[in-house]
Amino acid sequence: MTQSVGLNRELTLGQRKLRAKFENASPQFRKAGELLPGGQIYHLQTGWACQFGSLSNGSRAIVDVFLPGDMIGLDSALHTERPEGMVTLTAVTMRAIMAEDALLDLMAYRPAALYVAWVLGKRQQRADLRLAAISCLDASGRLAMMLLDFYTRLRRKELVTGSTYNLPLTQVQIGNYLGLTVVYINRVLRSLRESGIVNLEKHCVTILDLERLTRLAVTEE
Amino acid sequence: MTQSVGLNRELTLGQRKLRAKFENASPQFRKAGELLPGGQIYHLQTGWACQFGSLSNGSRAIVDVFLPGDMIGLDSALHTERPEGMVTLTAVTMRAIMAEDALLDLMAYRPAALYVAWVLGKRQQRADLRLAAISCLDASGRLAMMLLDFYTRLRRKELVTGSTYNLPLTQVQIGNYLGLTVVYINRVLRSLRESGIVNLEKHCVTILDLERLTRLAVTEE
DNA sequence: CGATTCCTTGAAGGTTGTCAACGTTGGTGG
DNA sequence: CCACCAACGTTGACAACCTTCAAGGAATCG
Repeated sequence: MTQSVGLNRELTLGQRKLRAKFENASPQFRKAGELLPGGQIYHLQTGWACQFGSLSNGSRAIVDVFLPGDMIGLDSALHTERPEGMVTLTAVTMRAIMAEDALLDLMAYRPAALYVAWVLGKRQQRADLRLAAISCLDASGRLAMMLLDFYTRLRRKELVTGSTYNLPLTQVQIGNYLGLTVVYINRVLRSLRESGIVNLEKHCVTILDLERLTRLAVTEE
Repeated sequence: MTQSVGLNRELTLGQRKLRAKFENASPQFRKAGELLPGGQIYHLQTGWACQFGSLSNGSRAIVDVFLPGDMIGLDSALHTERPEGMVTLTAVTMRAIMAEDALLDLMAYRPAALYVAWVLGKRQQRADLRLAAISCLDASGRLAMMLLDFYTRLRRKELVTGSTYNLPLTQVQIGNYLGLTVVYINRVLRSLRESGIVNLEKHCVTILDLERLTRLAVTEE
């Protein structure tokens, strides 16, 4: 079940097409904590953002985290009903295009349509993995998985080379992301630090023992 | 931000196109608990199925549940890497088409491409909602949310009219779906029954107090 | 009717949440 | 420069939620 070369070629063509649409938009700057208006597709160029799902209750969870280079808002474009919000986590620079216009144009070109579906599927994969993790793993496992996820994604984008990277989330936000409370996040972080597995302070993650961290993310023993 | 009529028209056109592709496939029958081969797109016509995400650990969680009428496997079509599996929960009848061939054909037709994106987004919405629920709600809240979700989806498909429906999941499977253990699922079910909110026995759900159930699903008080 | 799977219940213990307080940091204005 | 303020981080004690272990009952199927 290997991906055909023809498909891969079309995907890169589609990616190029989508990127080209963003070239025409002027870059925007936003401060940390700003809510991004719906109905638009964003290309995040610098900084982090997230999507949160809110219960009718009012309490909200962080449902996904976006890194520099990510495309955001493709999925909300066709579903105007639920007003799930996107928020910047840091100061960001990004470009925006109108979702519906862009989609109508993109979807007329098969490589772009395939690429859009690919991006949607990618986000779905992250959601599935996190659902499985939250269901199966305890606090330290989830934390390990999150730290590893960001680490590998940043490396793939070549934004990190060493074993240390910058994590702009506050501990409250980490809690909202993992379904845990701040207090407990803090305790687990301390235990991870004291075990010499990973260190997080001043928004700076240092992986001390990659092997043990990986083992944690997959349910310790 | 209302959805334009033109878009809606295209979506129904796309849906028709996709349905048409399935008409040419002969119906298949499978027993409960069978694993569905990847690389294909399925149209579930009768019975329930699910998708599970497995950790390298071996433990697996149920990540999404599919009801009669649902399209399955669209997202895994473009991502051959992670072999996440789909499994039937009951005996089913369904039609299958080859994922890659079908996608290459569908994506060349804009309405179909839009519809595919819409289906992908719909599944993503469910995942987001469940992530938020698992993060924010306790056991009874999650259970209430699940029971309500199936209830409303079945009603929308007009597979249920009264306040009672058939739930084929075993309690073990409900646990895997909600990230809880069987034992506790059982206790919470008993408490819900004794409170006169909802009754589940012999795979038959009876909603006794819809209002309180809804309030639970949204964090009690 | 045996055998398997599923459901059900009790008791004990661990993981996580809640409450409350204090330390730390960074920014703002006097 | 210092004082203040607000947001974030840190820690302890205790309670609640949920899991684990263990066992027995009910249902389904050969």
